[in-house]
Amino acid sequence: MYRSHSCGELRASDIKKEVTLSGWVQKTRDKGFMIWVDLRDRYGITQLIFDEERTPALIVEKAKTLGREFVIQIKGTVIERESKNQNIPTGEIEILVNELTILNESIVPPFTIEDQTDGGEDIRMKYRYLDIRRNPVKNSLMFRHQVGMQVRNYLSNEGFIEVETPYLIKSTPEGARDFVVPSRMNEGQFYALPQSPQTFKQLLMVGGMDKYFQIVKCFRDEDLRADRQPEFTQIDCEMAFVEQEDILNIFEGLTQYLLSEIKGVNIGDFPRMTYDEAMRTYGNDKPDIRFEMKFGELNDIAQHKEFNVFNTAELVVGIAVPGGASYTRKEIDKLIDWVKRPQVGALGMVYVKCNEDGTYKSSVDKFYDQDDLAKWAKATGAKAGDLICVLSGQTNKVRAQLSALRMELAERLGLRNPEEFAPLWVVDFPLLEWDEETERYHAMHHPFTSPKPEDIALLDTKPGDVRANAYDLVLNGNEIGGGSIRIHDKETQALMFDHLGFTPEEAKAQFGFLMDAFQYGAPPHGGIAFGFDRLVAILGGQETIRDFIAFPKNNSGRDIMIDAPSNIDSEQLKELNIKLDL
RNA sequence: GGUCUGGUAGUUCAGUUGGUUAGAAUACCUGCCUGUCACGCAGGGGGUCGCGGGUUCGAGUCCCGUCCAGACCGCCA
Repeated sequence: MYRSHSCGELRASDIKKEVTLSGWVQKTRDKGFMIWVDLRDRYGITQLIFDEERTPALIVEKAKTLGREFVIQIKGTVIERESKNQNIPTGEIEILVNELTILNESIVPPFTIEDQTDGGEDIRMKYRYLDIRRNPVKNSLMFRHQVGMQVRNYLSNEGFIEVETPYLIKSTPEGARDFVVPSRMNEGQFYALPQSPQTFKQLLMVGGMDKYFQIVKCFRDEDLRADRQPEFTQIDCEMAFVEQEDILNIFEGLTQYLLSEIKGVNIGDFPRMTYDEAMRTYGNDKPDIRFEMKFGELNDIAQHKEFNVFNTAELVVGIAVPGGASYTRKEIDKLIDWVKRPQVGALGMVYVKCNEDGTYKSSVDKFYDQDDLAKWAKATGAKAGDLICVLSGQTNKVRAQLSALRMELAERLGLRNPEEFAPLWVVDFPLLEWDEETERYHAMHHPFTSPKPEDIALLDTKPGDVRANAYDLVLNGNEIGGGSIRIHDKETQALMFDHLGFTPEEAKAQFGFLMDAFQYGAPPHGGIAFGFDRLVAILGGQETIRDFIAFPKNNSGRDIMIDAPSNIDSEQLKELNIKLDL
């Protein structure tokens, strides 16, 4: 038996018990006359004591050789500490050791295994197995487990069945780049790893599974971000015989349940906002509504003077920065530089200081009088003491730029409190999106999303105006879930493929199996998928999902611990009939 | 594909206008220490300043290239 108790378990009530513990040496404190060793495992830390007077001399000698991260097993007696430590749960007791076995030695670890480690990001990723020994990472992984358990609880209670779908599937040109896997048995052919189990869950609906979910890995060969990994986990759900309203209700319930069970936060009905409203009010389809700073469009009140920058702009729009009137000229100049960075891309910024005495001071006083500026203040909701920041230009670009500024300023002003949760539904997404590069429309969500029936007529005349039965769940400025009511008849699906520029032959080759299935009594259905990593990170109050993934990839999609991806030997390539052209 | 930031001891970082032997903290090693728990005290070892080239009497420092890491833009149906 390696252990009778864990290292986080023993209390004063266990005094005098004979125990066996195993774990890692966190730290030794050698005072000469006695040696203390902090023994650590997943459950906590228990202090061991080796004492010149009470411990056999051989054991004391052995204890002197212990180093950090040695794995040891001890037998001993639980005794009361002479000086207690109120900071840890086991702080009232210690173990007087009478047997010590070194199960495995450790070389000196490259960083300290402590909550506040001295190791930086990349060294911790290289030795991730050591990083996982640290409380912050260990707790994040345990937290992820808890969230997963609660998701399964909720959905299972609601009658959902978890069904696994295949990972080796078929590549399609729509959407993100696929990761592909060569098939040895089918010369020259490739599987693709799923970007999502989309078509399979729809086929499960045709199969009568009614309510499906899966916590499932998905793969997209696109560039990474702090909140984006090439392989990531979704809570993937689909339901038959439902309307949009049914889905919103069930998954609003799931989110409320998680917030309540995990965070102890009770939130009522989630606000709903159309895509149009979100874009107009926040410049963004995933608004962070923990704070105001809503967009005020100024075209009507700013385009009648001699200021050509505004007069020629498609959109003039501003936000009020709380307390911003006190910014110095230098600070405002830095803000202007910030919006002019290539990542934001604004050409300039107009500002108005709303002075405490009710007057306005702007960078465009030459063109606008106090009455004009008062109207701007009203439109942006600026109060005395605020700063109005105004950008202008092409609508989509300006919205993105001002949205970036809004988020940056909110961050600086401390308005993005990670312990506050403000979810909302964004609904009525456009069905199609114009792609400049390929000069054609592509599906904003995916090609299986159903158009709103009343908008179908617009497909031929104004495709960009057709709204979809599509919705996103947004939490604190992050898209954590998205879904739609799907198309469930062959004709509409064929119509969609046609509008997406597929020939009937291409549609048949790529999605024939789905169109075929639709001919056999496909029920009306729809679903949603949550980004599980992202959801866990946000509930855990973090921006980056890496801490919640046991073995994440780095910025370049590499696993620097196992050094992947890597070359494969020529025999493997030959077997797969693959020639590299490098 | 692009923009920005960084790369100096095991680790995290400092390093002035280009100027003597590149520092601190921590980790590590040795010794001491009768209740430690971020123990303390004394001592010690530890550097291809990412790599390559250039400017210069002289480069950690300036210039060019390159590699790596991170954040972001593009991309992510």
